[in-house]
Amino acid sequence: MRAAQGSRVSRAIDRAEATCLARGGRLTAIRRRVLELLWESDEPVKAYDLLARMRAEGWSSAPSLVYRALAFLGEMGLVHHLASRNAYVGCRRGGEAHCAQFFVCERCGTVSEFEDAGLSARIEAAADRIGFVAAASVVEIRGCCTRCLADGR
Amino acid sequence: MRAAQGSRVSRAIDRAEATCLARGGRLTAIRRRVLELLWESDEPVKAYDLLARMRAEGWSSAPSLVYRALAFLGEMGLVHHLASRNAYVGCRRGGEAHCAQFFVCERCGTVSEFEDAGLSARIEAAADRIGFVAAASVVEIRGCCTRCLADGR
DNA sequence: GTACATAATGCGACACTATAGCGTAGCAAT
DNA sequence: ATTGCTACGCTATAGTGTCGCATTATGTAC
Repeated sequence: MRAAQGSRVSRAIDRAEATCLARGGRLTAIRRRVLELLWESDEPVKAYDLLARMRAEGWSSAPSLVYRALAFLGEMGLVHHLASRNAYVGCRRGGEAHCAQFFVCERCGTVSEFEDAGLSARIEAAADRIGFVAAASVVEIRGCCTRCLADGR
Repeated sequence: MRAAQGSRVSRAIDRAEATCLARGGRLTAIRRRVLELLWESDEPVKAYDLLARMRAEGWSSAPSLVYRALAFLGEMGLVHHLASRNAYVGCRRGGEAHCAQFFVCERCGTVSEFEDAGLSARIEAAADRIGFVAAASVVEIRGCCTRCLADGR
């Protein structure tokens, strides 16, 4: 799986580039690399970890390097911001507007993404009812995961 | 409404105290005051704003003063943490476990709480399905509120 | 190709948010 | 008295995110 990851990510990057162009944005080298790093990770990545990796690869070392890239990618719908952990996730579905949902274990920190169309629909409906326009909403459900429960942790 | 607030909050404090006792916690003076400040505010309050008010009232000025109180109140189910804004909200329903839901306008910052029992149920169901135990989950739906849309902001 | 406008980046300083660590005080049970 | 526990005071520091301004790249119109 690890071996196939390179080409999978690279195909995804092509789609991401198209998404950006369609929305009037440019997937520059920095932004592309940040997106790749997010996609290559199995779990949410923190901004300063991203920054450290970028720095190790020779990019500028200022925080705004990643924060600007993350802001852009967020607008393009390519990354989600997990506010409860101050971490960022590459979106599985490059560009399509959708409602991301995550279970966040407060004991071990594991984050699992899931998708419940009915849940998304209900959130959209609730927003509609009060005239609120939901943009890239991220539902973070905090609690305790199966493994931690089993371990009695 | 403003005039009635004092006694309303005071009755709520009595209930909160009972909730804490029932859960084996103590609603000390600091914790009580922090909770009151949250309840007295019409909108989410940031930790350092709370700290400033506490300091003005003569309490210790260390950040941990409020962070500890907030952590405790969170465990008791008396406050919610709005991670997307780094702000805290006094829970309308003192102590009852429930799933809080908020619309957060990214333009003007306004936060409106709402309650959709069906949404809560669906989240619980999704959690059950994967054996995840949701604890005091907070759903934050980011987007744009009616007023900002009307103003074209 | 040149000039211009715009977008993106480099960089430094700073503001804001949160936690760690350690010591002390009070209270209750042994 | 000793121990264990919880809450608190206090300092330092870690971690997270933003702003402003100069500079460089990129696209567009002439």
